[in-house]
Amino acid sequence: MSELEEEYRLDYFEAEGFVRKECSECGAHFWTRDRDRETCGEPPCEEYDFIDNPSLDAEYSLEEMREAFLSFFEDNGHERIDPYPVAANRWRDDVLLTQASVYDFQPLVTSGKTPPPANPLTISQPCIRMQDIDNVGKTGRHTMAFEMMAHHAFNAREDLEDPEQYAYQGEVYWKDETVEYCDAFFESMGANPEEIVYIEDPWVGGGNAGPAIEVIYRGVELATLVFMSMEQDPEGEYEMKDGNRYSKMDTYVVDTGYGLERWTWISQGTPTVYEAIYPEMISFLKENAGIDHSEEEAELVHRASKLAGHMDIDEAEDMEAARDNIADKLGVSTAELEALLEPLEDIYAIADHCRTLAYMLGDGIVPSNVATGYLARMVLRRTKRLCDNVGVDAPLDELVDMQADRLGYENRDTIRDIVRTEVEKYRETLEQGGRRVERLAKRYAEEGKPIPTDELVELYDSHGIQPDMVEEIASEFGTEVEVPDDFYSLVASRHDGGEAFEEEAEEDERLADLPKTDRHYYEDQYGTDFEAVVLDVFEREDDGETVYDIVLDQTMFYPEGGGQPSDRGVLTTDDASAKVEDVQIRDGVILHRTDEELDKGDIVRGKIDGQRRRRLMRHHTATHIVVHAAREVLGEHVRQAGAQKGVDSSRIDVRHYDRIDRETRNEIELVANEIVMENTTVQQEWPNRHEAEEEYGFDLYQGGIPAGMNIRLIHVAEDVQACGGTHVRRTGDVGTIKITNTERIQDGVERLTFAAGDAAIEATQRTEAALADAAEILDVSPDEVPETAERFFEEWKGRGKEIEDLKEQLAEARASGGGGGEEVEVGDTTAVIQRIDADMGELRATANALADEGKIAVIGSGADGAQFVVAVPEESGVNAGEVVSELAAKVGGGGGGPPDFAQGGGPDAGKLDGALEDAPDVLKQVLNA
RNA sequence: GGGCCCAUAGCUCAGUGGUAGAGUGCCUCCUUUGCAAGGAGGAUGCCCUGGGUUCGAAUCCCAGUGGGUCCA
Repeated sequence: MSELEEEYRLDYFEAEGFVRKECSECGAHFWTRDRDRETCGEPPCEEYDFIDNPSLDAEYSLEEMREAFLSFFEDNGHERIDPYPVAANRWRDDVLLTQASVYDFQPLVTSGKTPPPANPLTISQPCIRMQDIDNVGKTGRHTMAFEMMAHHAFNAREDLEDPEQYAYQGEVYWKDETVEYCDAFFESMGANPEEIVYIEDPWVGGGNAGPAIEVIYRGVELATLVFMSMEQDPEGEYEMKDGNRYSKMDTYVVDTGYGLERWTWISQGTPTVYEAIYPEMISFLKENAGIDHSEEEAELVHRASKLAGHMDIDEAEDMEAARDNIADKLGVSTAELEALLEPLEDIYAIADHCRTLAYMLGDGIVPSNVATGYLARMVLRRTKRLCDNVGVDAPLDELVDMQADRLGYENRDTIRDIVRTEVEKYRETLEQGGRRVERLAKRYAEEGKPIPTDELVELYDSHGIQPDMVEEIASEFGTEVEVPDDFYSLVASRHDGGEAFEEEAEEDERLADLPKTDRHYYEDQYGTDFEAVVLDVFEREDDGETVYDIVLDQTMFYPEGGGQPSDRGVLTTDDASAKVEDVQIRDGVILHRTDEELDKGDIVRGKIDGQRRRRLMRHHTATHIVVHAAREVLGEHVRQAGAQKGVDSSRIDVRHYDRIDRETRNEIELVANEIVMENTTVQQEWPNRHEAEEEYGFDLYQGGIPAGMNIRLIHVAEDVQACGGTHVRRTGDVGTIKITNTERIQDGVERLTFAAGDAAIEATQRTEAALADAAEILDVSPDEVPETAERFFEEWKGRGKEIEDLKEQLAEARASGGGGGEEVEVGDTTAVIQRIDADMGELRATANALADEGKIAVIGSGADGAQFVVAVPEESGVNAGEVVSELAAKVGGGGGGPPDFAQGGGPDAGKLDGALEDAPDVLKQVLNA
């Protein structure tokens, strides 16, 4: 079926006496030494054959297995590489988490733009796959966190015209050697070569493809050997299983994956993988949750796990169906079996999730509402729910710490702190949500209606309350809840919206032919003057203005990049002068946007605005200092989440799990200024990227990952960052740093706004001026402003109350006869019609006082337009609301209110008296109506 | 990065354009007293900030601030 069939005819298979067969069950093609083998060996075609049957030469722990693998490949010419972070978004922007070892080398290494850290290499890479989250604990073999052990080789075709265009050359090894290594590793671990099955299974993913082989042993897939060698190409000669066409690439990569957990598992033959990989944690959790099985029960559980392992269970839903089947075979009821198994499943999941959290938090992910932080939060909350559900009462931070300890993380205190903070947040959310649900449940219980679906969706989407929690609480109130099957798709449909996509800026063909501009702003970061030749000029429209993009052979102008704005300045020739208003870099070509045209071939003198540049440099160096200070004060997990430098102030966003209060801000400011005062030199260097990563780790890349063999490093005090910006010579040149504000951009991301150098002084002067102005108004010294302001505010509130009281008294006095309003009889009741030019409050008080005396009150005011208040005593037969609408209409407005008290008005104050004169008639008319 | 929700008494929250409320806590008194409690009265509010709409905004609209939450 596959056009790749030829790709699998390996000399190695031939030499070793393998035969190619077709599986009698699924039709897949596979290679084996066993001529009698009928099936491919993988479930469902065959069952697990290693449970209760340890299948290697010894039982290995997770750590021992990892070491066995790495040292085997080390002994076979591979260099051992330290694992990368699980937060893959630290070096690539297309994924959030590391899901395979090859993620470490995409896209820069696999495409040949950057050399690999070693070639060939071996690694055991921690990975997290959230897709499997529902299966964890239930199927006996799924985990969210795992380590992918691998060996990789990066090859480039040897018949290329220009081999130097790629960062590695020639072939290291390819398919035969890969399979040979795999075979040899199996053998070195004591596996029986006769039982190894290599299934042909072409691989496609992320725009690449290639032949691949699944390696099956005793019913379980233990390795995948991928030969990444093709890329998507509509003209390509191979059509792959995703329906797209692919063609061969110049580079080709050996991408293998050996599941550390599975290897450990088969070496022990335990019923589930969890018992093999973290036995101590499982037994701790069992004890903590008070799970104590009798011998009989334990036996039952063991047999059930074994049966489950034999089945083809890929989804948790299949598990539900399989359970009846298993219960049947064991001769117990499904309910009995579930009562035994479900707590165990929770415990397995807790152990796995804690390991996931240890990886995530250990690698510096901070829980938040965005990106990896959100994933961490989800996992944590889920884990907490599982703990509560199964009755594990050990604090979650302790559980995560058990895994962090095993995995050898050094920032364990921070991890625990983050977990505690996050658990507390979750507790608050639950508490608040619980109250909200109670209110809803009570209301719907009174109406005798079930809680409708849209309320459920709202509760989940806006308040994070799971439907099952709603059900639980509602049942206490006897309220029904119906959770539709498609609940989560209903939630998803609320998030439908127009997909915004950015328009690609048009690329000018001519740009591609131009040489990369020689950049001189690094060799002399203080330089402002230079000479250059105009290579090309692009005329274009920008906001209705004609502007020119001038390309020079060399420049001192810094193009916008790395959060640093571009330089400004002028380019002059003997007879022209052009102002540079913006500078951009595209594919190494620097474009100077000017307001005047220059001619191709002109020799120009460039001069950049030195003052502006120096301010930017101070701010840029200051940015490094502030990030470093923040890390020192807040903890090692602090990372830059974005930055923007400016002339007057700059800002950096850092990841942190808590708010930064004023005290902490001051501390950061102090540490930052200490670095300034130490006045150490700021150094730049261009080391080999892998040597730099080796020495400083991925924390180098605070602002993104540059491509290329060598990267530019900036050392500021103890801080080292990959950075393309311009910097001052010594930290003292920054002058001073003033943090002017901290705010929370998103949950888990704090923004620090600061000013450096003269801008810092200006910022301080501005706040001082504000304080001085306030002090002057209050006529006190600046020191006394807070105290005085508080006193004034209290006094102001007190007076407000006093005025209210007085108005009340005045109103009563007026009502008891002192007011002098016009009195008319309306039916059986006396009406008082009066004009008081006062505010609404006073009018109301007076009207109420009159009504309390049994009189109808019609009070008008011309203080702010024309306003009326009408109050009537009970049983007067007059509707106050109607009276007000009538009167208000006469002054061009409207009004209304309840029958016994109404207010209204209009803009036409001149007609107020006229309206009041008509009031007796209006009253009579309303009474008669 | 996007969506949604929330902000009112110390706390938990009602409040549907027209006189700012309840429960709880607080204060005073009474009753009872071993404690718990019970009764009566009272004080509590820049209704987050700033604009707009309106005769009139806690309420509607816009912006900001602070918090929550879901999704990629």
